[in-house]
Amino acid sequence: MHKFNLSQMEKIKQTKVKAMLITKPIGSIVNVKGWVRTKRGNKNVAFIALNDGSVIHNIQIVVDVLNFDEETLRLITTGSCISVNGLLVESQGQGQTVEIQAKEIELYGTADPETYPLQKKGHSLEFLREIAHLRPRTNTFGAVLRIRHAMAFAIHKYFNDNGFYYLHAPIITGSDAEGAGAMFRVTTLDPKLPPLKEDGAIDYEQDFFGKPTNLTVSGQLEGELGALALSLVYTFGPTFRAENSNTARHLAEFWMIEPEMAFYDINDNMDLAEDCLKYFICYALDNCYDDLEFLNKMYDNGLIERLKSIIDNTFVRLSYTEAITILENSQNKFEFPVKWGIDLQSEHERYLVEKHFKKPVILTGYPKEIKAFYMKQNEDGKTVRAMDVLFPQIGEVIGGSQREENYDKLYSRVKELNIPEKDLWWYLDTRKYGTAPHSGFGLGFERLILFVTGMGNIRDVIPFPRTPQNAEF
RNA sequence: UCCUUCUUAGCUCAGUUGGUUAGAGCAUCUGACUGUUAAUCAGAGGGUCGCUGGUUCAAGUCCAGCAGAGGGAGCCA
Repeated sequence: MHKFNLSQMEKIKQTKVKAMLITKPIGSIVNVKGWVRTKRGNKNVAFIALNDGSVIHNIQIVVDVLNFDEETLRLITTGSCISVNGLLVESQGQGQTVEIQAKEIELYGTADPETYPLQKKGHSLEFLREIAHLRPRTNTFGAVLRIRHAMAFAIHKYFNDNGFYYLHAPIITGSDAEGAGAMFRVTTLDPKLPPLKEDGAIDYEQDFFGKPTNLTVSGQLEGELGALALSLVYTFGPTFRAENSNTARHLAEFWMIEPEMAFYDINDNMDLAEDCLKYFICYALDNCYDDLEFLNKMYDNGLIERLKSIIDNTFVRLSYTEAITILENSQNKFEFPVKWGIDLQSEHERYLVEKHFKKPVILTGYPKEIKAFYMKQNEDGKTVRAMDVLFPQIGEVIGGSQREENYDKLYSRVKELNIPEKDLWWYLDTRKYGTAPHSGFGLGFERLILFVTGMGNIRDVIPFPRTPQNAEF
């Protein structure tokens, strides 16, 4: 009856725990494989909580100790990996509906309890960041990673279902003109002995691409090229910013979704932003409820309520000028004084979203001086058709605009801001040949995940975060 | 990068005005228990108090520098 020789263990098709837990206990022999969360019991019976990551719940393995080799059972500890053949039965205990009466157990890998860092007990998120190679095995990170996957899938589904084409913008870029922040240099030159020109400067003509190149800070400009051919496109890929930012909302490597739409004005752009955000949150509630319930219970009692309120409420749409008036008339003491023309600080954005309106806000019509060169200029000569979508807790989740499609107006901004024209000739060409009104925005994927999971730190919603002074794992 | 708080056992933390042998809970190990739910009960082991230097008869405790982490801010998504 009891066997431990690998070759003797009967081959039975594996069932994922997720499916197992909703299978009727008709007394069939099943196989599950996974990692041990806890083992408890006495001389006669042992209970193993087994998890394979397919779902947040564990399946309970009941082991009749007398039928198994003592040494093998001793090695089944928290963190070890096993395969179990057994009988799926109705559970005699409370807390689960089905359980598996073990017939055969194969031990794939032990985990020395003296050194295995994950305990049955909860750990701080800071500690788990130091063992990011093992934290996917925790309930919290299992939940976050499953939700992250579901959100990535929902994004592709939403855009595909709405007639968008997925455009792959390049990761390596030769233009430094996006203006979205400091960049990471990409080079194959020897850092100790780079080839030099006669004047002592580094000779990038000898570099791999024949010119200085960097990792992308945005796929937007290429996205516009796609939109002015396919009408509706979106990019979804990694993005890199070499800023020395050390906050709970910033990563050096993050993922961004950038839809770009021909024939959309700023209002169409806002409609799309609001609709897609609601769709994503709705998708999470419909498909990740177990994981959300866990996070709601363990980290953030208001999470599910807050997600539902996003779906139920119309986002407030407000001009920058109106926002300034509200802030000026508020009794709130701000650290940074409010005046038309300033860039809004996070205390201002939080006041609008969390105190004044208590729902998401889309701000438009910013002063052109504080926004990027490519944004469409309004008739007033002072403002541009920018839009920022502000969410409670996390602030700016989307930044976008209608784009300036008029060649002369765009060109004059390029000149005014001393942007190197030679790097942008191809971008300017789109306004020369068959230009069209168009719009787009950037949605920070991790910021969306922050909001959907209720996690407080962006380092906890990406498997292996890259931040200043940290590229471990 | 700036402001601020922190760093003591594997983890989470306590440690008084500087004072003699640095504690707790959990985890681990050993034992008990015939169905447990982060099992329970009893016992045991486990420490270069982040690093370097200084003040002092005496430093986990005070001072300086460095490193790392948390929170806030800026930059942004």
